[in-house]
Order: sequence, then C-alpha cells, then structure tokens
Amino acid sequence: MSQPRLLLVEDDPALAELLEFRFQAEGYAVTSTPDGDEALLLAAEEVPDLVVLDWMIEGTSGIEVCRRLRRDKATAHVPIVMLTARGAEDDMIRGLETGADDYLTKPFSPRELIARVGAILRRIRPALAGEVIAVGDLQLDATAHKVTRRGKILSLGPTEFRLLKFFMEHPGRVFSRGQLLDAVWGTASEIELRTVDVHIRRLRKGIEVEGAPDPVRTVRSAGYALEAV
Amino acid sequence: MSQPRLLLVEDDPALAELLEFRFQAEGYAVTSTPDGDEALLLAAEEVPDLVVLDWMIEGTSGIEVCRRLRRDKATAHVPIVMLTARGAEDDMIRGLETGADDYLTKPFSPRELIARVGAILRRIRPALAGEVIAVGDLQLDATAHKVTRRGKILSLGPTEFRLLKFFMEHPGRVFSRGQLLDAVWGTASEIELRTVDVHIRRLRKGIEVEGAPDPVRTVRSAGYALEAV
DNA sequence: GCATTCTTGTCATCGTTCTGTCATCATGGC
DNA sequence: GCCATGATGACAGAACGATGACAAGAATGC
Repeated sequence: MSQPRLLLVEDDPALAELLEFRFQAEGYAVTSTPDGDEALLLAAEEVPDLVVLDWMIEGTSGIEVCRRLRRDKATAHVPIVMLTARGAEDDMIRGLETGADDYLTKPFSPRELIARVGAILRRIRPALAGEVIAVGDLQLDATAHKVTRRGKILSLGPTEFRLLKFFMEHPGRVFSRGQLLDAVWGTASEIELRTVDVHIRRLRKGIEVEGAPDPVRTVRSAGYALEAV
Repeated sequence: MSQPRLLLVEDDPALAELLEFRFQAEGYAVTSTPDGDEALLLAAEEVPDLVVLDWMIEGTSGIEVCRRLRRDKATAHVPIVMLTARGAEDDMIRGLETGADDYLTKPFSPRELIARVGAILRRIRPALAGEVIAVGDLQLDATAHKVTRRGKILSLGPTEFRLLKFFMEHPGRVFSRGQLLDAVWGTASEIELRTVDVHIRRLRKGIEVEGAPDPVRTVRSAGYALEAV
C-alpha cells in the first residue's frame, strides 16, 4: 500500500523538524502542526493513519485533542502516541486512559519513537506494514486471502491464488514448469508438466481487467514469469 | 469468561508476586512462570490474551520466547509486553522489531505497566476491555453479551457468540477450521473439523437480517472470514 | 426431582466448484 | 513451410462446502 500518513502535533520547532525529517526518511507522509485546534481540523480533513501528539501544545491541550479525536467517529480508531516533557506518572496514566495507545517521556530517542510507531502500525494496519504484496497494479493480501487489480477485487481458485502468490513473491523471475510444480503443488506431486499451462491460462483469465495488459509473460522453452505492469 | 488471560514470565519472585497480585486485582486471570520454556508450553496449552515477558529469564531467553511465540500460528497474534532491566535502547528496538508490542525498562511502576497493558488490550481486543466492537453493521457487546445488527437484536447460541466475537476481533482475516477450533473451542478440544461448518451455518442463520448481505465469507480450501459489510 | 427446552457434535447427502488430462488449434523460430 | 512449443476448449472425476436431520447432553423452569 501507499505511505502511512502521520499527523505530528508538536510545538517545539526544533523537535518537530527533526521528527518530521526522520519519519519522512522512514517512508511516512508527515503532516505537522504546532497547534491543537489546527491538528483537529487537519485530522478531520484527511484522517491520518497515526497521530503523534505532544501533551503541552498551543491552543487546545494535548489530552483534550486526544479526547476529541476519540469522540469523533471518523478518528476514533486512529492510534495516538503521546509525548510529554513531564515525567509524571499520573499524566502517563491519564493519557493512556484517555485513549492514547502509547506514551513517551521526553527526552526520548527518535529511534525509539519510530520503533514504537512501527510496532503499533504493524499491529493495527497490517496493510501498512507491508503484509500486502504488490507487483505492478496487482495487490495480494495473504491474511485476508484477497487479490485486487487496479482496485477491482478478483476471484481466483485456490491453485491460481497460490500460483499468483508465488509469482508475486518473486516478481520478474522466470520459472520452468517443473519449478512451478514444486513450488505451488509441492515436490511430491506427480502431475503432468503440461497441466501448468492450463493453470497459467486460468490465472490469466482470473486477473483479466478491462484495459490492463497481461502481466504473465511466456518465455518460450523456458517457462513463465510475472511482470510488473 | 470475559476475564482477560495474562501470561506473566518473570523470574524475580518478588516482582512476579507483586504483579500477579496487582493484575488479579484489576480483574485479570494470571498465569505465572519464571521459566521461558515453561512459558512456551503454557502458551501452547491455553493461548493467553496477552503476555508480559521479562527479557532476562531462566531457560530460553526472553527474546527467543518472543520469537517462538510469533512463529507459532496459534500465538502469533498475541500481544507481548517486554520488560528489561537494561536501559539499552538497542534492546528496546530489537524487542519491538521481534514483534513485541510494548516495552518497559526496569524500574517501572506497576501502575504504568497496568495502564499500558490496558491500552494494548483496548486496541487489540476491545471486547476484553469491556468495550463494544463494531464490524460493518454488526455490533457486539461482550460484557452485556449482546449482539445487534442494523439495530436489531440477535440471539445467538453460546458457541456462535464466541465464534462471532473471535471473527469481529480479527475482521477480514481468513481462519482455517483448525484455527477456529483452537480459538473458539480451545486447543485441547478434539472435535471434528467439519463441525465448524455447521456452526458457521448456525452463525450465518443467527445474524441473518432482512435485506442485509451475508458477512461471512467462505474461502475455499482456506477457511472462513468475516467481512465488514 | 423431573420434564422441557436448548445446545452441540456428528453424519449422510446433495450441489457446486475445482482440477488434471486430452485433443486440437495457433504461433513463433528456422 | 515445417517443426516445436504454447494456447485453448471441453470434460469427467474428485474435492469441497452447504444443508437437514438426529440423538446425546446441558441448562432451565416448575
């Protein structure tokens, strides 16, 4: 999937810039604001995948922002990581009880914040953490057992699904019929080599989408490969 | 039933006892062991809702336990909170990357641990934290033991209720019959795989509402999933 | 304590979908 | 054009899931 969208609410300009830079380097799309009210507006405009929220900010206080984000249905499920300059344990607990998902006390290391944000996203949105394989315009979600192409949901038979998954795990590579049999059917199978042809055809038919080219390439006398289209 | 089951792996007897007491006071069903290998056995026997894991323990090391829990399909989704005596940031990051969901450095306050565990459970297993889960037009209140669809109150048998609850905690994900048996009936059960079919049918019948599509998706040769309709 | 109602696991059966194979047709290389 | 290699359509058997019925056991009410 695309970049995870992160909303950063931090009124210390130096820290904000540092974090923005580091998160962008990690592949996040970062929106940043020092102001609580503006943060709420931004969140309403485009719901982010995760919010990093300073406790002490201008405008509406951090905990109030947290509460309001939770109250609004559109943002109720968005994970929130709170930051605080104070080491007070009570704040931490109030934060977590208000609905924050994690809590860090300044000073913290950017690496720690990034690791924690990563851990939360991995759990909440597997799609954002790369559990969905994408090759060209094809997307395969193994846990949900779903395949889409250009947003359209495809329906494949079990064997075609496994075949496509194998191809998508090794995009661009050419596999002989024998290799495909071993990988998709299992080494013990005693199946005609030519049978692969048939399943390739079924796969091609299954991933057909109006106006999209065939991503399965036939390599004469060698085998088949999946191209990123 | 709706007590969250917590597995505590801590080899300092004083700390273990303290935490056990505090968590029990919070309404958790706590199983405690000082030994890593035993922890794995216990987790395999009855999958806990959350694991609190010390980094430095007897037997298998904490990080190894974490890795093995993640590798086993039955426990791969169980949230893990790691504890460490060392303050080293690298450990923290390695922990989170191995699949831990949160990380605390000793000395920590029991209140903080409890708050963090609570926050994780609220996010991962809202039903256990006494919240109402909603998937599509379905709503499930675990504490009140009530299910509604499009405002209409449904009546489900106990097994169907647990099955639906499990599905709603992992919407969209496909589970094999074996996984469903482990999750809903318990790992020790020796029940025919095909029996799951029957309960799926009963669940489907139970959540039938005029004009609403069937949210239970059959994935041939893979299992079943609950779709957000 | 007893009768009634629910719940639950299993089975046999039925319809659907999948799958491997074959025969035939199309295509590319020489 | 000829040969080798792929593509394609058809098909029958196998695999798989859906369903209705049933009996044993548990829970409930009186």
